[in-house]
Amino acid sequence: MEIASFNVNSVRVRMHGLPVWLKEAKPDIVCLQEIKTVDENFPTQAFEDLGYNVAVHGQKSYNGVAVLSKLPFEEVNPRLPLLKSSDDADEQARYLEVVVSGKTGPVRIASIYLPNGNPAMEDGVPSAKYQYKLDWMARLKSHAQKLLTYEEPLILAGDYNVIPSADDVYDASLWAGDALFLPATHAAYNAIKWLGLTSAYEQVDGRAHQYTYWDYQRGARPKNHGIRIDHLLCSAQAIDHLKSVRIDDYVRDREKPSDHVPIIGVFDL
DNA sequence: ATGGTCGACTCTCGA
Repeated sequence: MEIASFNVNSVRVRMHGLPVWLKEAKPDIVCLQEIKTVDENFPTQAFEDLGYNVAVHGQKSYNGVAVLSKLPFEEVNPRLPLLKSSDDADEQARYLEVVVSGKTGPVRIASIYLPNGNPAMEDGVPSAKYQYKLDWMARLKSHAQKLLTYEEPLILAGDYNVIPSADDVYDASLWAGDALFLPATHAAYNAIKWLGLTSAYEQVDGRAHQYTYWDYQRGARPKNHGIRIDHLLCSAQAIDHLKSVRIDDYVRDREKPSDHVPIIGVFDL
């Protein structure tokens, strides 16, 4: 089973390049982020014509996640649970979890669009946006902890808006105060991983440093000023069946590209 | 020479 994560930065603008890549790469599951549309305007039919089942959790203008799957969905669960019922309802569409049946049983996969959080500071204190990011990461940790008790293959795939280490950015010194690279961001990310999740890309030995995102501005792509922020976090039952992982960065040089590129994990599941 | 991005939607924000 090949499982991909791809932040498309508006699904409707990507409807020339995205189907081309799907036909080339033929992933079984694709977790999309930043679809930037409500469910009713998602191009469901176009993906069904390519052989995919479609699950969408959309939002007007911003955010929005979806999952395309060649296998039928056994479960579709939008939204990350709130930590306390007293918390305000979360209107931001950033989480969509599905279950499909693999060769040896259920495989649980989530499409995640973790908040960016910039600007991190405002008037010398953490901004509301950065606090929302940290709170959201706490919610993700709590939910992941619950999902791990199922002892199933679990892949939390998405745009984490986290640069895990200085090796994952072209110049770490320029990112020191950024919400994607702050110590509190790393702490929250590591707390999720330490529950028992392994990043598929980091599991593979001998990999070259590769990025998954290049800004549209300042010639970032030709200068290779990228960052690695799209990740596949895997339970033991998933990582034990990981065969390979790759980043299809060539799509960044095509017409009308997203600023992100797909990351794909190949699992014997 | 001194600007150089994109997308959704409104005339500005978010990334």
